[in-house]
Amino acid sequence: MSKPQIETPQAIRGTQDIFGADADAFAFVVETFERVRKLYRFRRVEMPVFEKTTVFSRSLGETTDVVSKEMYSFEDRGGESLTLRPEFTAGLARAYLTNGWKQYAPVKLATHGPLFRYERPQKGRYRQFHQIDAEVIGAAEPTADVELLVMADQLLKELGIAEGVTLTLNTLGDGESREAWRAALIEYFRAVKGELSEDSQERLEKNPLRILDSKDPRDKAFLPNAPRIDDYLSSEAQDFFAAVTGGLDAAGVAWTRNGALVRGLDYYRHTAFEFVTDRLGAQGTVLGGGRYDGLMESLGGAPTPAVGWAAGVERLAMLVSGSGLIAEDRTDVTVVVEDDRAITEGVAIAAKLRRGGLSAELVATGSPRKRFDKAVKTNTRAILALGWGEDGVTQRLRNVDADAARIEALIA
RNA sequence: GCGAUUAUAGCUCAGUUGGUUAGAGCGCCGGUUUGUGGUACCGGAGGUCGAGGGUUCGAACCCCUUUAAUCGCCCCA
Repeated sequence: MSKPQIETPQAIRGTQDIFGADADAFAFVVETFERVRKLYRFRRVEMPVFEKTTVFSRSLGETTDVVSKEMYSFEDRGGESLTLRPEFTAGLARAYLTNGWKQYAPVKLATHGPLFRYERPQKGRYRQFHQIDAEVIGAAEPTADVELLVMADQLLKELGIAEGVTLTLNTLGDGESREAWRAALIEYFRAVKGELSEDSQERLEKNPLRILDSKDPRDKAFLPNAPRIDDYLSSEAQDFFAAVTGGLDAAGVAWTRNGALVRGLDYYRHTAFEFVTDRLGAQGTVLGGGRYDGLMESLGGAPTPAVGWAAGVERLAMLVSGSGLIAEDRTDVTVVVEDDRAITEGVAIAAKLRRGGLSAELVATGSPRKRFDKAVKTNTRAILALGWGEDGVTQRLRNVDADAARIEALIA
């Protein structure tokens, strides 16, 4: 027997086929997000999965590795460069501008779905992954930051994964504060450049803030004495951050300050935050975001304050597994056809049960003698065994862990 | 882009310094036993040992290449 010489196509690297318990956990995360987001009156948005490349490249800054190497870009038939969305924020900002959503400002938006980044897969990182996302566009007040953070905190608690997860918080200040701090950091690290890691020597030119969260021990030695943002904050920026932390305290949300928490992109201002866990190896950030008051201008819009966060569904799902909150997926009634003469009756009864609102599974294949045992091994509340006697089909309801009367009524 | 580890049945894994026809458990299919039920036993199907090349009388095992996965680095919007 020669097999057909057809090669089965491989799945694309970094994509996943989510099934079984993983799919249940995934759905639980999304459903919980949808429920919580409604409590905070965030409005659901559906967004395109791809945009013109400029939507992302302009917002990210043309030069970064992120744009050149880590986006899924391609040309369409008209020669236009398109990109599979690597994040939600830029697309939402584009939609805000092109649809005139300013009329709803401040507008609270929530969405979720697949995102794409051309990265090397590792634990909790995929090329197609999924995020839940919440943004407040057109709100300059720190109360918006607080509302988002309180919502995130409630979400994690309702997912049952708040244990071991901490909210780390920082401020990048306003534009001037941020620039002054950045300049001070460059000056500080440049003085010791030769002693830094190779990576950080390069970061010094490209992304000096990132030296602060370097994992290299050579760099870590210089971190405790590095300039701190607090010394460069304008009084307005200080007030803003104080209002955010005060709001969190008022709402009973625990947080810790992390002065090394930074954002690589220039449009970030003020609040930056991450909920981190030590349970996911190198990918410890479970939910992250910040205020991006500078973004709209990079897309040609009027200055528009905005703040938001996003969280990876896969990472949340990994933590959720084992939290015991995912509803057990049991069949209400398993209909076992123990004699093939009863197959028609089995089909009819399964239909009645399902129309009556009970989930039903029909077991009518394989050795008739072994069908009952097969049904017993499944996760089911009741087994209805159909046999064949002198008067035709016989019914036996067994292993009932459900409302027997309701089942009897439905199949009568 | 870089590094480490890994790849044997549908799943989880054994497989001796390189030596006959590559195994187990679970699952699947069939049969027997039991008969108001979750039992036990018997049998069967299912593998170009990730792919390609090389060394050797002989390769799942050694070497090279390649693909993929896992974990980490870079990056992290």
